[in-house]
Amino acid sequence: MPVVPTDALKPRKSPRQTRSTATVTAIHEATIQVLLSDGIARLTTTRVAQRAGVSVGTMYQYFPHKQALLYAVLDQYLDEVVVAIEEACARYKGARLCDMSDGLVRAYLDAKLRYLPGSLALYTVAADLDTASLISDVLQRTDRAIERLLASAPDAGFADIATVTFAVRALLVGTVRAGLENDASPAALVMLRTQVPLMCRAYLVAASRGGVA
Amino acid sequence: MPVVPTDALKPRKSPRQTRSTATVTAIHEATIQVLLSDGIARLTTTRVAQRAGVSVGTMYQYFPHKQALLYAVLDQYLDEVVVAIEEACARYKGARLCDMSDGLVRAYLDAKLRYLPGSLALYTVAADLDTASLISDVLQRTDRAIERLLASAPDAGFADIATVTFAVRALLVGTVRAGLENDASPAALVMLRTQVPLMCRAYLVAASRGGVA
DNA sequence: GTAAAAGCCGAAGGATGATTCATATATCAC
DNA sequence: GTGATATATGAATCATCCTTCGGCTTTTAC
Repeated sequence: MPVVPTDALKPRKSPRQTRSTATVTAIHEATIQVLLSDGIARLTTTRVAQRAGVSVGTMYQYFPHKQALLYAVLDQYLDEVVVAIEEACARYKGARLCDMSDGLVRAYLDAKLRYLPGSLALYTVAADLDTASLISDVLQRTDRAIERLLASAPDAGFADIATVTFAVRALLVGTVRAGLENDASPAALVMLRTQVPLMCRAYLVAASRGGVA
Repeated sequence: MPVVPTDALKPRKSPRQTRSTATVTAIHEATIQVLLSDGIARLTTTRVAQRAGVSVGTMYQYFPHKQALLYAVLDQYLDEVVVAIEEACARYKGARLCDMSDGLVRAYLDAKLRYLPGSLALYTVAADLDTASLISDVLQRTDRAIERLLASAPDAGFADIATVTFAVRALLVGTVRAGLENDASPAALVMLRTQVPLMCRAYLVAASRGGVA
C-alpha cells in the first residue's frame, strides 16, 4: 500500500440517489467488520466488497483507492469523537474545575465506548495509513476546546495552560486507549469509568496549585 | 501479510559464528530504520535486506518469514522496557508512595526515550502483526511488578489494588504514547517529564485515600 | 414511454513483493 | 591443507490483490 498525497485521499464522487448512499454506508460498515474479523493486514478490496454485498467496481466508484476508503472511515469516526469533546467543553465552560474534569472524561468515554468494538479496529488504520495531518488536525481542535475550557474555570489558575492542556489530552486519549486495546473486558470498562475521572481530577487540582514549574 | 500461529513466529535458527550475529544485528537495525523512513506499509523484505547490506536469502536464513522478523524486533524491544520497569519496581519496594511513583515514572520514561525514535516506529508493528499474546505477556509481567510495588508502600493502602495497578499502568503507557506519537518534539518531552510524574502521584494519593469505591 | 444519467458488475491486466533453492564463499576443526 | 559446516547470494517462482473498463441495469426527468 503505497503512500499517497493527502489530497488524493478524498472520495471520488458523492452519492446522488438513495440507493447509492446505502451502498456507501454498507461499504463503511463492511470495512469495520473486516477490520475486526481479519485485521488490517488482510483487509482487501475484494473482501470488503463481498462483505458489503457489492462488487469491487462499485467501491471504486466512490473511492479512488483502498486508502481513501480507510481514510474516510477513520475521518468520520474521529470527527464524531471530536464533536463530542467540543460539546462537552462548551457545556462545562465556567464550571468548577472538578465538575469540568468529570464532564470531559465522561463525554470522552461515552463517545469512545459507544462505537466499541469498531473504535478499537480504527487504531490500526491510523498506524497503516499516512494520517499525520488528519490526526494533527483532530488533536488541534481537541486541544483548542480543552484549553478554552480550562481557562474558564473560576476556581483554578494554570501557570502554563498549554502544557496542562497537552497533558490532559494525552492522559485522556492515552489512558483510555491503553485500557481498552489489549482487552476491552467489563473489568477494563469499570476501571476506565471509575479511575480515569479520578486521575484527571487529581492531576488538574495538583497542576492548578502551581504544579507547573 | 497473513496471520500465522504464534509458534511459527520464532526465529529459524540461531547464529553460530560472529559473522552471523553481526548479520542478525544489522537486520534488526535495518528493520527499524526502514520502519522509520518508509513506514510499515512499505517495509519489504528487499528493502530491509538492502538497508542491512545483505541479500534477502540471508534474511530468510534467520527468519522464516517477514512477520517473524518484525516479531523478533518488537519482542526484544519490549523485553528491555519491561526489565527496566521490573528493576525500578524492585528498587523502590517499601518506599513512600510519592517516591515510588516518581521512580516508576522516571524509569519508564528513561527506557522509552532511550530508544527514540525507534520506539515510535514499533507502535505500528504491533498494530499490523498478531501480537496479542506477546503484548498480553508483557503487560502481565508489568502489572505483577507494579502491584507488588504498590502493595509494599508503608504510607498507603488500596481497597482494590488490582484496579489501581491496571489504572497506573494504563496511565503510564497510554499517556506517554499519546504524548510522543503524534509529535516527539522537545515540548512533548518536557511535558512528559514534568506532568506525568505529577499525574501519577496525584492519582495514587487520591486512590489511596479510599478513592476506589 | 423513453432517453439520459446514475449506479453496478466482475473478469482480466498488471504490479508488487514474499519466499525458495541451487550455487558460491567463508570459517572452523583437525 | 582439507573436508565439513556455516553463511551468503539473488534470479526465478509464485501468490496476492489493487485497479480498470466495457457493458449491463436501475432510476430519474420530461
